[in-house]
Amino acid sequence: MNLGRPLEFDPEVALDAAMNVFWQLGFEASSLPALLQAMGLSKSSFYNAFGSKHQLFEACLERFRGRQIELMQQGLGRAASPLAFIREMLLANAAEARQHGPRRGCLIMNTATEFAGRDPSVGELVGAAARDFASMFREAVERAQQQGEIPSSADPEVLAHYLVTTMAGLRTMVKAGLPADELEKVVVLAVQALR
Amino acid sequence: MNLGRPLEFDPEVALDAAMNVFWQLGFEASSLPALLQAMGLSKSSFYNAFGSKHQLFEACLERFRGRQIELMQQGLGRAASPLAFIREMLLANAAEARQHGPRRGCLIMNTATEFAGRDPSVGELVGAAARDFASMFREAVERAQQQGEIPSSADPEVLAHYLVTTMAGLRTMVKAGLPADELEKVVVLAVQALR
DNA sequence: GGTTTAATGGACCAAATGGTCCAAAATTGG
DNA sequence: CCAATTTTGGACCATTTGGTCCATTAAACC
Repeated sequence: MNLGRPLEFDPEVALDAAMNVFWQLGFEASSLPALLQAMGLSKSSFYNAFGSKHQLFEACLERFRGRQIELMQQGLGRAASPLAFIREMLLANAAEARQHGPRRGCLIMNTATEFAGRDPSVGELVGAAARDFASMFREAVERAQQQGEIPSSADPEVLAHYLVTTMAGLRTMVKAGLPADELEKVVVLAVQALR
Repeated sequence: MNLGRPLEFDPEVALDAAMNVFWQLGFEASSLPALLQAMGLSKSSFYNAFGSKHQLFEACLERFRGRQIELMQQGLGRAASPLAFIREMLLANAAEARQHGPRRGCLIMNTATEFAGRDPSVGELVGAAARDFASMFREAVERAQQQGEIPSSADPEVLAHYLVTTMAGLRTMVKAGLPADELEKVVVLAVQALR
């Protein structure tokens, strides 16, 4: 087994590079040459390994989703409390407004607005990712309720959807140019709304 | 004066048609042929009247902003109360999830996520529009405070930003496929947060 | 070292991109 | 009817798009 010439590049690394391009530019604006350069691949190596731009994009979407969920799980584990995790999560989204470089937002949310509606399979991936985000928040909300940080009268599902929505809104407003200070006040308000 | 052959098309109507295309597809995905067909113009007539795809886009952005602000003003005038206006506004955003056709979202927010960061002049337009939306909400909040619907202890500016952010989030989640029922519960929660 | 296997670079492709240009047509004012 | 003015359709253009294909090269096993 395992005959023939081995891969000269690390698919994981290449996928990461492609993900960053899509993340910053979106699908349409990411040209094949730009992707190839970022990935350090020739055209044929690329098509050989990834099939097409569209397949690559879906792979990146999946990768992003997985990584993001992992990040949230770690965050929830490490945070001082469930509610603190929620606050930190939202603040992290707002924090992008503080950095000077390009505002990338969230690949999933960017994709939702760019063309989830036009492409069924992408729409499916985006919807699934959004549901995943929501269930992470739901988990956090339920733990917060157990610890008395959030009244147990509230429906965790609704609060989770509220948090995902707020997250999406924050990312959009970062791109729209709302200053970080203002966004952070919005976060404070949004967290207060949970009680 | 007023010599020569007159325009055969109504620029306002053509602009409206173009706006709808951009609204649904975004800038990159709106091809020139698609725009021309929607506008009912030939290539040369188009370039003669609108300069370029980019200029057309900016004109559409401005048009959308103006129309949206007008809509909000009317809504605020007609609503039973300032707070009712706010609720209706958010519900209207969530309502798009109920219709079956294409989810267009908000042209301004779509543009913010698509390429406000890459194009300075577009970024400026988007930022200005976002600020306009916020000041409409701010107006509503202040009136609501005068009528005792919202405690006057709150900062109207912060509440306004909160509302714009929520609006943006709702539009994104509509595109991400969150069901209308869930979105409406989110709206209820968001409105409660004002008090 | 030979054989197998597969990656590589680059030539090649058709289609579509946004944009320019011009001769012809059309409508106005005199 | 004539002249002035401006729109119109369509030919044309270079560039870029995503994608295919193949001869060459290179690694790994026996």
